[in-house]
Amino acid sequence: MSAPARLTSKAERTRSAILAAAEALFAARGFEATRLEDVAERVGIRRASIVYYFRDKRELYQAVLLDVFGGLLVEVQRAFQGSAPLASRVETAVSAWVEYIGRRPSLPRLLLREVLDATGDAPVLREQTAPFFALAQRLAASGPRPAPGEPQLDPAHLASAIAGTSVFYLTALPMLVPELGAEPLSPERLRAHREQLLRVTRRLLGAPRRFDKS
Amino acid sequence: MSAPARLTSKAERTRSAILAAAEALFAARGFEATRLEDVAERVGIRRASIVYYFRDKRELYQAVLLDVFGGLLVEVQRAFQGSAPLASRVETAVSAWVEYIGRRPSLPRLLLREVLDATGDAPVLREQTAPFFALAQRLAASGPRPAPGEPQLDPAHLASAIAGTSVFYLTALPMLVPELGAEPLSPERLRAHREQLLRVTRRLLGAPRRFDKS
DNA sequence: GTCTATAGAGAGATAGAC
DNA sequence: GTCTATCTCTCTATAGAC
Repeated sequence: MSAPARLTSKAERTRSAILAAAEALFAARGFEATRLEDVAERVGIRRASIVYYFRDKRELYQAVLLDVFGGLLVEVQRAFQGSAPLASRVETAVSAWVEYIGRRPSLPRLLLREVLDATGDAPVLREQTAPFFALAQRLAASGPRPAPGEPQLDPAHLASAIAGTSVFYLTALPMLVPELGAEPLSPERLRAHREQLLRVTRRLLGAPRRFDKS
Repeated sequence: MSAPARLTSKAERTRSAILAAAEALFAARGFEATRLEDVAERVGIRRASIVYYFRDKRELYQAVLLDVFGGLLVEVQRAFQGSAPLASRVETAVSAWVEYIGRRPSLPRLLLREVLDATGDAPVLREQTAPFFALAQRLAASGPRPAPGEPQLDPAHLASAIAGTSVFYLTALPMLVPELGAEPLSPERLRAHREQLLRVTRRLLGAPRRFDKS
């Protein structure tokens, strides 16, 4: 009898380990400053072995992006499904965003780095974020006014405010204000961030309307 | 008679030109990916000549940061002076922020890059941004509530929301949504951004109170 | 002040053994 | 699949002439 079949072969596990190590290092240091040597060391293999799984550094980087942002897109879109009022589905989607970051803490840094470094076209990122912007357009068009007579935000600023608040808080604050504690992703802190981000969202969209639900 | 005295010597002009070229390239590509060769080429000199003005690449980078962020700090603090109500001084300061970026468009990118790349301590950035955070604490403590009973945002999120909205919009949107036009810093666009950012600020702080002014 | 020339250190990619 | 060995290129920093 052969040994019990593994759900993941050794090769698959090595590949995953390389992806995970690369994700952490690309997020921490950026594409240029990340050394394949260091990725290999984290995995416990030699640099040349990475080539067996990924043709070159660029391909490894693209695979990391696809993995991280693909997962985000799936989860946030799922959270947005349903027949609840628009405003409450937005809140569910914002919560899903924060929870996903709890599981993939490299996301905010990878997002900002990719945005900064993308030269010309960044196919992965653009594909994966276009749906969010489309959503912002719906919201800006159909959302409630925060106060009578006050003009609504334009879609680009609405989307920038929600995403920008979150990524800036998670990325910049630990560095700019170390008194807050350098570890910004404890479960309590994450929960607090979700609450604050929901408040920001509500104030920018206007108070949630209950008229068609409760 | 000697030639008319110049306000700026040739050396000073060369130094400024190096700083300006380095600022643009560090913002566009980041510290690691910027080649001193390219900086020199923009100035019209040879790479080795940079060393006459700046000991090494790191020192040049620090000089750029000090120049850009030092100027910002001065202007925003000046805008915040005066005896007007807190909320309206905040709006003046936000306007000064946007106008400064109009003159130094590399600022949002440099800020995000420095935040991402800073290892351990980033003295320049922390010094220059601490006053902004202190301001956010005053606002969160003393500002009006957006609605009766609704809890205020915490200072870290308030600051992240204002700064994050602005830098994310200016940096990410041109890349994520090219339909908006890849040139995000025309005067009209900048004016629009200032208005949108002021709306965000007002909604997060609560409607501006007029009771002690008009 | 600015240049040419070169030293020296990495780092990515490749060839081929096991 | 993973390794060792090596090739090659790029970039910073330095030395020293003009």
